[in-house]
Amino acid sequence: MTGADPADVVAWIVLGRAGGDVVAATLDAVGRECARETLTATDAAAWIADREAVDAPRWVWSDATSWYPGLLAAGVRVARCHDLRLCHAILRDSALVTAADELRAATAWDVAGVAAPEQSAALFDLDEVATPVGPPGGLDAALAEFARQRAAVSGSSDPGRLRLLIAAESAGALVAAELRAAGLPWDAAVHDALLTEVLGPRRAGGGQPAHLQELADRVRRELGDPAASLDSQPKLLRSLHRVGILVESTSRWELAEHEHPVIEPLIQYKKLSRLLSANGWTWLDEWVRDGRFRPVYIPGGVVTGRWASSGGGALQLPRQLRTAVRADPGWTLVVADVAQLEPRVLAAMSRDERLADAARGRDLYSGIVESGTVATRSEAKIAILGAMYGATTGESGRLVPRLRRQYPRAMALVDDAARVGEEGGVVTTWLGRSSPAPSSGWRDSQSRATEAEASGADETQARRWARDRGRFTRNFVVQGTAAEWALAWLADLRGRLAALPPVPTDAAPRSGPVFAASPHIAFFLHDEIIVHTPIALAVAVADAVRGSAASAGRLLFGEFPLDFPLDLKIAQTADKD
DNA sequence: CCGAGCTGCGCG
DNA sequence: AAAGCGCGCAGCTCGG
Repeated sequence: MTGADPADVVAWIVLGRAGGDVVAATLDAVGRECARETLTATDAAAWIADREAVDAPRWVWSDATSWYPGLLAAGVRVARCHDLRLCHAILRDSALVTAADELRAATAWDVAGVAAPEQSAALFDLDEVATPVGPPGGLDAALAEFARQRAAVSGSSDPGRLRLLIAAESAGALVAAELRAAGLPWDAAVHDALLTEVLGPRRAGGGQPAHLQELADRVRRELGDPAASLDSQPKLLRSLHRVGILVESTSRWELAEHEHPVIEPLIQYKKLSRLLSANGWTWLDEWVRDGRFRPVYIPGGVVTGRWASSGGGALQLPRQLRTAVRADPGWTLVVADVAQLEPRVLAAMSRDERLADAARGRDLYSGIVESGTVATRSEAKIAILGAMYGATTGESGRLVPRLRRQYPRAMALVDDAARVGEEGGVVTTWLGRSSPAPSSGWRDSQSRATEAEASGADETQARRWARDRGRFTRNFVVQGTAAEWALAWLADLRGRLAALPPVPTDAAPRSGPVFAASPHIAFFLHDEIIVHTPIALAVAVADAVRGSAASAGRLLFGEFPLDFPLDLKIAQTADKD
């Protein structure tokens, strides 16, 4: 291969299903099909592994969710893919795409994220193919959609950014499948011991554990009602009113404002009750198998581009339980999160050099204090969060105007996003993901309010909905761009980890055939990554994690002078200090 | 009996 | 303390 003739370069291999077979079309660098093969389900994995090693193509498939788990189970990892389902959703709505009519017409690709099917040894199992909610699985459908997407990108107002975005989104889809395949190392014994210590021993037959029972008894005593119901909000509210605690809700913050002997045990009861129902023994039995927690991640599951999760509550693991995250023997964890990701992203995308100055090389909130904008770190934090979320009242609302004076560029960016949203417009992230258009109900409300016979109630509702939407679009640009930064971080790190030498070990086969001897990402949560690695590679992994964060910043924001510092530790457990 | 909607709370 | 954004889940209530 000379590399001079684009026909010699394998750029993409598009996969589709036909009955129980896999059909693969090889495309050259200009998108011409130059070969097509049909493979039986049994042969497909080995063929894909071979082409991956020889050509390193970008694999184009309907979605990683339906293709990649089977490959991973068969021991095959791919470096790059193009996830048609996820990219369709981005390009269809992106304001950078100038001609989206054909994409919008291809409604068969408008399918939401679906949970990954259980990994099965039978690769490309027919039952999985029959998934009713998935995107089209045939090769012709994939080729046609891929052509539409390539045309949409090359004809867009900024092909470079969109190419970054769809590559990052697709890499995220690979990572999500790999996260589930490898799992988060979880020590059920540590979890069980923690539950027993906090709640009391597990009761057979579903009875309440002892400590919870004692708290419930104390609460009922203080309420003077041995039959009081603590788990029904309306009933508990009435019980509280009877003893003179005139709360409007039973939420913790409101209860805490009252002085009464029932308050302390009630709040404690709610805390323990929550632990039991959300992450108690039932959760442990259901979600932790063979030393791994394998949640279902849904890339692109949130409108802003953040991931969602389904089942297991992966994105809501209480900090309290992080002590149960334990590396395998001979392995360790590299735990890293980005300090103040969203305000840093805001500084970079608005090119606000003063905010970047406050952030560079230090805690961003302390930097704001040193600039004299506000007096304390906690004020700086409240002000920044208020600016990004659109706070109008309280301490946050009072502090935001000071930021507006000190950081006019950053504030103008979020203020503009809010104004556009209030007016019914669409806003777009740094790389080109656009917010959804307003619903018909929203538009009706706005137009009704401008009519001559509009009632006061019409106007009030329209104004409130407009402001609600403004806060959403205000936050969308920042949260969405932060999600893009995080995807770039993940994607770059994934590549660096794959380049590290495997360490022969018999310690972690539970991580599956691909990752049993190699460092791998084991957890991802918006701005945090946990890598599970053989101890011998921990320092190299830590370097990779830092290096990929720096790369992500450059990839998105070029040479804009801003860093993305990490809080990073190497430890057997993931708990915070 | 099932499902939608509400409340409260975990995470970023 | 919440407030101002984005989520998922458990448990309850209530209507069909």
